[in-house]
Amino acid sequence: MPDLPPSTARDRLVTSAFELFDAQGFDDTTVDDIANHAGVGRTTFFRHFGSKEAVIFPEHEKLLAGIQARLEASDPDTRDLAVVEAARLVLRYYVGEGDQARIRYRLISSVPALRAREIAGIRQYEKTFARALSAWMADSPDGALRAELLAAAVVTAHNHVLRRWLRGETKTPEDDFAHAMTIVLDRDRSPAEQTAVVVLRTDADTEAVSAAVTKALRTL
Amino acid sequence: MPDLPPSTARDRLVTSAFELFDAQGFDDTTVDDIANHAGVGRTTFFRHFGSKEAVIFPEHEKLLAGIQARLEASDPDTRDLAVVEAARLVLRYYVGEGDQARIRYRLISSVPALRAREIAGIRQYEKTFARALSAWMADSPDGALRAELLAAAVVTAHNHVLRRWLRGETKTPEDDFAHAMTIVLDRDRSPAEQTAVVVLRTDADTEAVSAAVTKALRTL
DNA sequence: TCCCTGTTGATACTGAGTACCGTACTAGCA
DNA sequence: TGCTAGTACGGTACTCAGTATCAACAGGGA
Repeated sequence: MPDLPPSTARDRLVTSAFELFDAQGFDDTTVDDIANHAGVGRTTFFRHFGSKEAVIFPEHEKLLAGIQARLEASDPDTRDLAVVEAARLVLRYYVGEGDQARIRYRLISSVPALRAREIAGIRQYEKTFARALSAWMADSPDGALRAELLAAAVVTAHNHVLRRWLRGETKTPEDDFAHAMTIVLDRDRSPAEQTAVVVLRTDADTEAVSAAVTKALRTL
Repeated sequence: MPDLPPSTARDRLVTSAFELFDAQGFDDTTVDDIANHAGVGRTTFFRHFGSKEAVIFPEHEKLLAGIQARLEASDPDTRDLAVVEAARLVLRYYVGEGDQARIRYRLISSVPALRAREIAGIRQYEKTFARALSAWMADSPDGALRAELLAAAVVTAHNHVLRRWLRGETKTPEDDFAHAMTIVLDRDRSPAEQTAVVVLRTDADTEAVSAAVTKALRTL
């Protein structure tokens, strides 16, 4: 009575869950329904997914591991690039999902239990970022706080862009993401790292100006 | 068999829940246990708290309303002060709680269901901040994103300070909070809003300098 | 053939959360 | 005093998520 089996029991459970949740709602679908529709036992469902909510985020663990791996492959010097690419990993996954991501978004928007589950998952992303950043920024003043702030900003910006795309408010999520990340990284740069150039007119040649600049900076 | 009744059934349920959770753990305490210990029926528990987890955050709704009220009493010009004071409301409440806050922290640290509940609550705070900020910043470029970033930063910094206090790592949470907020607000100021002063020597008097500055700024 | 290991299904149980109903107390009014 | 409405409470019965346990079955060596 279910559809043509897409090979594994786990996959059938996921597609069955999305179908039934979408058709008759989350609360009116029991785990038994999902298991029957997938042609497996109830026990099998709970062996693959710890809870009824978890089946909606079947790749969560893999995404988390992907972020972790990307961050671990980096170091303090390239941390900006690392966090941006790690976050982009997640964005690309969901955008690549297409309709499935939109159905999930609809479900999350209307079912508090699923919203809670999503928030918990997002928080795991954030903690993963914060852990890596904190290790890299531990020695700077207020390093732990600044690491958490940057992690929160990256995750917030990512979600902002993703949700705009899910709502159909943009067709260019990757460009929006890049733009959002420049804002996030700009905010992270302290004023001391920002360079302002004041232009005065002078008759001196370039080398003389350059020498004067070097001397002025050295006296700081 | 319970203790001396602290007046209302709701209060008795809260203190009973904290006592039992602390003594025998969250999972090994049933709602029946709590209700019996408080001397009321199980139905009464669920009438006061929607779930077994919610009893740990009995003032959550009030705090949320407090934040909302503080923000609504403000306007775009005083938004920095408003968000800082709204966040400080929450900090003061938990610090004022004392031991109860520490027990809650221990429970949350060891019980995933409670952690999930806490995160969901924090997210509600964040959304409340973001809504107000977004309304105030709607017209500026990327206003919605910047509002969410500021909201996330305020909440993250608040939690950072609160958790340090809960872990006994600081005795001056209010001072730490003030310091953290200066960092958050600094990050929120765009480079264009930051003013650098370059000092050159000149023989001109103050008024002539002032006039020259004004003229220079106008040509931008 | 025996054994090992991994996947599955069936069964039974606990306990959270909901729905419904009856009851006790209080406030207000005639 | 009696009547009524509103509110807080307790009890019962039910659904269903989640857990624990055991048995069946497959393939794969040795």
